[in-house]
Amino acid sequence: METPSARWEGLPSWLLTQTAGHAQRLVSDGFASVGARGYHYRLLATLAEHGPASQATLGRRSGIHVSDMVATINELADEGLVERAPDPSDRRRNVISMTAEGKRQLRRLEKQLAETQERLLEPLSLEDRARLTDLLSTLLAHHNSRGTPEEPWR
Amino acid sequence: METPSARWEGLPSWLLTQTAGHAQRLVSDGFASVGARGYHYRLLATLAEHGPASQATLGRRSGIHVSDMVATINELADEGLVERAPDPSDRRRNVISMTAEGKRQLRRLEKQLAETQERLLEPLSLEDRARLTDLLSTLLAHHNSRGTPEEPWR
DNA sequence: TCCGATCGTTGGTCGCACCAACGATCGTGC
DNA sequence: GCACGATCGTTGGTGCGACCAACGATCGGA
Repeated sequence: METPSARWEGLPSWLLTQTAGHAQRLVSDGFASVGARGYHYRLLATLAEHGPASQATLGRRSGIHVSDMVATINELADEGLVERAPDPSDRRRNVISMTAEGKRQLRRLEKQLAETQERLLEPLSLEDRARLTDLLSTLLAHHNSRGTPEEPWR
Repeated sequence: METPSARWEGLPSWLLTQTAGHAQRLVSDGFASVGARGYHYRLLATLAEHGPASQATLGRRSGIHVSDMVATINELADEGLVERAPDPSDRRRNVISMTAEGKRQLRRLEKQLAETQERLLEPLSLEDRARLTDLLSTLLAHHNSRGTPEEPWR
């Protein structure tokens, strides 16, 4: 941008979305350097945390929409990081599980992610980092709770 | 999400992008309630601040990519909020200016935006709001300066 | 057995950001 | 005076994240 002072540049919502844009860029560049993107990490991490599950369950656990889950699993399965097997006890379902290579990839992604946090917070002191995390957690909890208010009007 | 504690949920980059997601949603809902979106506000605000200009100049001032500028101006021109006139002194250029209705719309958008900031920061005290703004400004300035490093390696 | 719920899948939409290429026009150096 | 590089507007893409509607197949409870 040519002008360092536009009307909106001091607004909290602007500061937030712009800073988040930088964060997003750092994170996805980090993931891209290992040939992955955000959804890949989230799916692998979810599998590592709760073990194999159906696509619908993985969607609920990871916050990835079921329809995006299909593509994500396709991509990871093509790379041999994840396996899709029919669930014998319910023919509607697939059971998704991580391969050994998938676990290695997850370790790489987590390493990238840790380095990214460092780069992101670089100019802040430890105290400031804690303060920022606190403030953002407060904000996020607040808006998440008001999030999908479970049809509150019915 | 089903699980309240995924691996990544404490990461600063996650807190940042998620909170920013809420902010974005609040802002665009506010704009949408007046029939606009983010680019419309940014363009109108830029026009109000610096006056009429060519599309390329507006792009540099607002941070909106030239190619997106075309569509944005088309939309605003269709609504009669903005006018596109050939620049007599340079036949490559169009001069874009705001109409009276455009100014009214900008006032509506700014009102929406102010209300949105309030909703966004609702759970924070005034001190916390200032702290958050400071921390985000520091982070943003840091990453912006390292932003497009002006071919630093040449 | 029937009916509503769930599962996976396809093929869209939207917003923001960015890129390549093109013809038209401009302006500077020669 | 003219040729060439830069600039301008425009078109038609890309990517990512998030979400939606609809469909056939399957399941399970009444």
